[in-house]
This record gives sequence, structure tokens and C-alpha cells, in this order.
Amino acid sequence: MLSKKTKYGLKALTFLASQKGGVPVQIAEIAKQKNISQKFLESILLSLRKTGFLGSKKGKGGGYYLIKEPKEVLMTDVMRILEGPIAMVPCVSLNFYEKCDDCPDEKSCSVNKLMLKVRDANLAVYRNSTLADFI
Amino acid sequence: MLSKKTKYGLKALTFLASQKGGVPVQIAEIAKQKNISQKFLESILLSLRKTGFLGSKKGKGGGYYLIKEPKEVLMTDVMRILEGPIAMVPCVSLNFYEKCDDCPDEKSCSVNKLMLKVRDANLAVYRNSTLADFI
DNA sequence: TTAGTATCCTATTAAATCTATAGGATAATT
DNA sequence: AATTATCCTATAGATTTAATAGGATACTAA
Repeated sequence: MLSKKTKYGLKALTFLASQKGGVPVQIAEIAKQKNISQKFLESILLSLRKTGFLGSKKGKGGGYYLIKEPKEVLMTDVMRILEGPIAMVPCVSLNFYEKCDDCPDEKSCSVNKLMLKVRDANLAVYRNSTLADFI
Repeated sequence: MLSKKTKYGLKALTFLASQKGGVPVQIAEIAKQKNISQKFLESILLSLRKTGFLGSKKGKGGGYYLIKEPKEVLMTDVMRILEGPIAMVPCVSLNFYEKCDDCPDEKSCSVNKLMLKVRDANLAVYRNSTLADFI
């Protein structure tokens, strides 16, 4: 299942991408428009800012805005930040590789073989998708 | 993340598929060979039996055995039983469709659009994989 | 028919993760 | 100086996952 964090994060990013010209939008406004718990959204936007997707402005007239062009925002990057590793098991992860402690040999492991294919399929989708595809 | 249930279930199925001629294998044997908690595995094998993948035999010389030919066991079916819906959100699920209550319009929803692509990619993998690929 | 073996089944506990909330600190604007 | 809105940490609540316990049932073989 996709986490609500990712769901909310994607919706917020899309909303900001559809806004014209980097004008800051307040958390409250996004939360209201997209039916999201405001406080929860707050922490999500914060992490998107810290990872370089969003900029922010404090005080009156402040809010969040998209830093890059929507077509420059790759879903691979967004998903890794919001949802975590794209691979479903660490032993096939490109960015978060880890050996399974219970598995003596990856090459002969059925889980490894299947999940390798799944990872490649998902990567292909995410690499070919940007925020611009959803506006 | 792939659940341990799915991981264990896949490993057990592969192990049984590599066994010759439908000879029953005991839970304890599979658990030992594949480093799996025996009691946990017990419940997994039970559900695989109830859903028509495995047969079982009680008493001495009993155990579990694969009912179908490995190449007849599609990963789509296995994954749906072990891991649940292949779709990451209910609004793009073929077999478990549900409307999002917080989302007024699926067609204009970014999450829906992206997850539709992901679902198709995953389905393509699972439909083209059978147990026979892992022996 | 009896002892032994192995699955069957339900209930419960333990652990981990996810979701949401609270409350004040900080910085910018007017 | 007052107001506004993000910043940040901590924590509580809810859900899901993983594992365990213990006895019931059915089969085999001596």
C-alpha cells in the first residue's frame, strides 16, 4: 500500500506545480484544497523542503513553492524521499542495498529474482514520469 | 516493503516446487531449510492450501506438496494471496477497486495517474512469471 | 486399537510502523 | 510591536505485521 504520506506529498506537489510562477501557497490552503490533515501535511512539506524540492517563506504572504520546473521533478526522486526505497527488498535496492541475513545465496533466491524484475519495472515507470505529467 | 509473509511463502513454494513428484514435505523441514519461524510458516502454508496452491497430508509421512505444475503457478495469483492487492491504491485496483473518499475526481488525480502506470508495470511482471522461473 | 506424528485452527501477545496532534520557537511582514 | 506562517521536537493513538501458544483433529503404523 502507498502510505498517506506519499499520497499527500504527491498531491501537494502537483497542486504547487499547477500554481503560477512560484507564488507561495500556505499549508492551510493546500490542506483545505486537498483534504489533508494540516499538521501532517506540515511535516511532509518540511521534508520536501529539506530535500530540495520546495522553497518556503515565513510570515504574512508566506508559504511553500516549487523550486524546480515541474518537468525537472522526477518521480524516482520524489518516491525515494516520500515512500522510501523503490525496491521491495533491500537485496535488490540500488540506493539502499543490504544483504539478507537469512538468505545464504542471492543468486539462487526466488524472492531476489522476482523482486529484481519488479524493481526494474517500477524504476522504468518512475524514471519516465515527472510532475509535469500530472498538471 | 515486501512482507515477511510473502517472502516466506515464496521461498516455501519454490522449495516445494523443486521437490520431486508431489512428495509431502513437513513444515519443520521447510522452516529449517529456509530459515523461517516454524509457527509463522505454518499459518502461511495453511492459507496457501486453502487457496488451492498446496495440498496437505496429516500424520506420519505427512506434510505439504504442490498441487499444480510449477509453470502453472502464476505470480499474479501468488502475490494477491500473500501480499494482497497488486495495486498500491484501491482506486486503481482491478480486483479490489474502491473509490477514494477524499478524492473528488479520479481522472484528475496525480496519485491515480501515477499508480495506474505502476500497477500496469507490476502486472506485466507478475503475469509473465511463474514458479517454474525460480527452480 | 493404541501410540505417535503432523497438520489444523483460534486466540493472544509483541513489535514495528504509520498517522495524527500538541505546543511552543523562529522569522518575516506590516 | 502585533500579526502571520513556517519551523521543530516530542508524543500519543491507531493500525499492521510478526511471532507464539496450546490444544483439536486426522492419519499412519505397529
